[in-house]
Amino acid sequence: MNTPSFNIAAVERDTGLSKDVLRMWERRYGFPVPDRDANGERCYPAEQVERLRLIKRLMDQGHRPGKLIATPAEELTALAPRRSAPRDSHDAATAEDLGELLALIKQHDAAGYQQAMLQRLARQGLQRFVQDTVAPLTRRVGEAWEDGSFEVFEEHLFTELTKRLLRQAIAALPGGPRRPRILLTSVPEEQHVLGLLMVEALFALEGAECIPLGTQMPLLEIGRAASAHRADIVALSFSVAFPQRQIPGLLQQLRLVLAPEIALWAGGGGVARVAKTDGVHLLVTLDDALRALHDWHAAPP
Amino acid sequence: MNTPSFNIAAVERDTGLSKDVLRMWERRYGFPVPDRDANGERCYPAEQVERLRLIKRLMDQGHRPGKLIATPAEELTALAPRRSAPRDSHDAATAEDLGELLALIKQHDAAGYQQAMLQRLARQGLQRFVQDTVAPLTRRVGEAWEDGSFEVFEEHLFTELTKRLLRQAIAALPGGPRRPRILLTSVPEEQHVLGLLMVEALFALEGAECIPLGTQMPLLEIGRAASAHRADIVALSFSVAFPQRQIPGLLQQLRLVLAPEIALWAGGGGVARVAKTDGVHLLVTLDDALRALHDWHAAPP
DNA sequence: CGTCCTGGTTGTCTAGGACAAAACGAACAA
DNA sequence: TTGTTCGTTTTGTCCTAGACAACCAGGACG
Repeated sequence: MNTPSFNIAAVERDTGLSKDVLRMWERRYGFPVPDRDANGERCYPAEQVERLRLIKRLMDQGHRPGKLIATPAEELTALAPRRSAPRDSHDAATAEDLGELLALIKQHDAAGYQQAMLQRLARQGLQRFVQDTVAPLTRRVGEAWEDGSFEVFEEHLFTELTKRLLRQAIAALPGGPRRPRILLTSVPEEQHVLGLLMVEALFALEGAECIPLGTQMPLLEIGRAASAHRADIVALSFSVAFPQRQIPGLLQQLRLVLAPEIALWAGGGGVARVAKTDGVHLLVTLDDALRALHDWHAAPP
Repeated sequence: MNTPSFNIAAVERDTGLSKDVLRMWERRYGFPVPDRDANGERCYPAEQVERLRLIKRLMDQGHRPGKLIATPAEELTALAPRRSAPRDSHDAATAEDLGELLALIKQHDAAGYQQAMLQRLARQGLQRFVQDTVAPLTRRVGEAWEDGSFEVFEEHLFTELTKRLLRQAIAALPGGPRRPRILLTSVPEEQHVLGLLMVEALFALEGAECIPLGTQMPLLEIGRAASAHRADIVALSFSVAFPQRQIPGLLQQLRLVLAPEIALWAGGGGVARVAKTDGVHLLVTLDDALRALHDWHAAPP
């Protein structure tokens, strides 16, 4: 395999670093320094792309680009993330269980993983399965990805298989008209769907009517969809990976677009550090979400 | 609701037009002309965003931006797409059936749609269900979206519900080790998953081992995943909406990244007009895909 | 120990110029 | 009539380089 070279658009695709950022780093830090083709356009060799991917991963963990770029390659790969230890024996016990599930993914044993998960689902019931298995497992996979022990494609495989399990479980729940009507979706650029599926499962168990619209709805469309579906609540999910800086603005804008009688709930790891906003409920954990739904049932508007 | 205004990043998110394009149109055609905030940055009023969305929709149908922008608003909304009529009586008959399904989505009747689809699945069996119901229905929804009779959120609802049905059906198929091992995914920026699910269903029925990795895998990751899973074939899906110009380059690059003994199949509406590329099988229709799999079974490498 | 400030860091925006690839349309040939 | 070739126009993406606001870290201070 000849070492292929990537133009700036390809690097943006593969690393998630915008063209603007790539050019700015080159100007400021002197890395990356791509070759130029006959037309004067940037051609990034594969090893620079590789280094950029590594840097991006470390940035998502909280490191700062200036330092990372100044760090020699060997040190970079050694930069292990500080991982919080399990807090109590219960966590430790489940951590071991989860480790087995992670190992199955790591071995690319799709069938084995599915079977193990189905067993857990049968044993725990859907609510505990979501809260005690899927949620911590997702967190563990995120951590594993961050510290490099999971490849991107392994994370994708996990996500895909887990999505299927949750959807199957949700499909098995009884239907019929129920309250409140909750529209579940995410904003453009936010494509993580596991969080949405987890709350959907919990909400559906609690008697809510969930309208799953998938991910990445333009804000104006969310407004229209909420009216068309006569939703009582619009629930958005933000993953930890979502650029935090954008969230308050998005929520405010959506609040303006949305009819005032429709509640706006925002959840997921991404909102943990977001300041309270008027007219928006922030639900950091699944427990918060359940509590909010109970409150709604106790006192519907 | 005060008319909110959008910065250029928000408009890019909501319309799918890149910042570069938005600025270029302003320079060249004098539209859109956003206000400026205190900092000199563009603030697009909602009605301009609305018009841009309309223009984008018409562009995706093949119209050219220069003409569209010069056209007054009333004419724009009247621009109905030329739709090809059903070709024969069989098509006409199923067209009527499909119309009922579309109507259910249009009424936002998720439960009704799911039930109707499950009935069809039971009656037709999975293969015919995919080929005679899901595939044409997907095309019809795409057309409806293009000519404006479907909102974005209605298309999302359709996609979400149909995804669930297909995944359920696939999950019900027997497991076990099978050949060939086919890795199913799509390149970054390509997030349409229905095509992948359709071929997954067909391939699984034919005894292939499908490894679904979801959408949007970076090219380098696809290469690694293929090795890790010892895949015989990597199958990519390109929707009609995917920028055609990028496809040949992507396929060539992926071909370089991929070990030569691994076959590369590219399918979906997006490859219909793509020129043949060395080392890549182009599968425009689901029939093409099935035929390719039969050929593989007849003469495995 | 917490809080405020301050300066360095970082991403995103702005402007206009350049160019290649695609689409169009006209002229021509079969 | 249909198909092909060849300019011309259209259109998107890339380029440079400058500006600035938001964010973060770390020190000074209460």
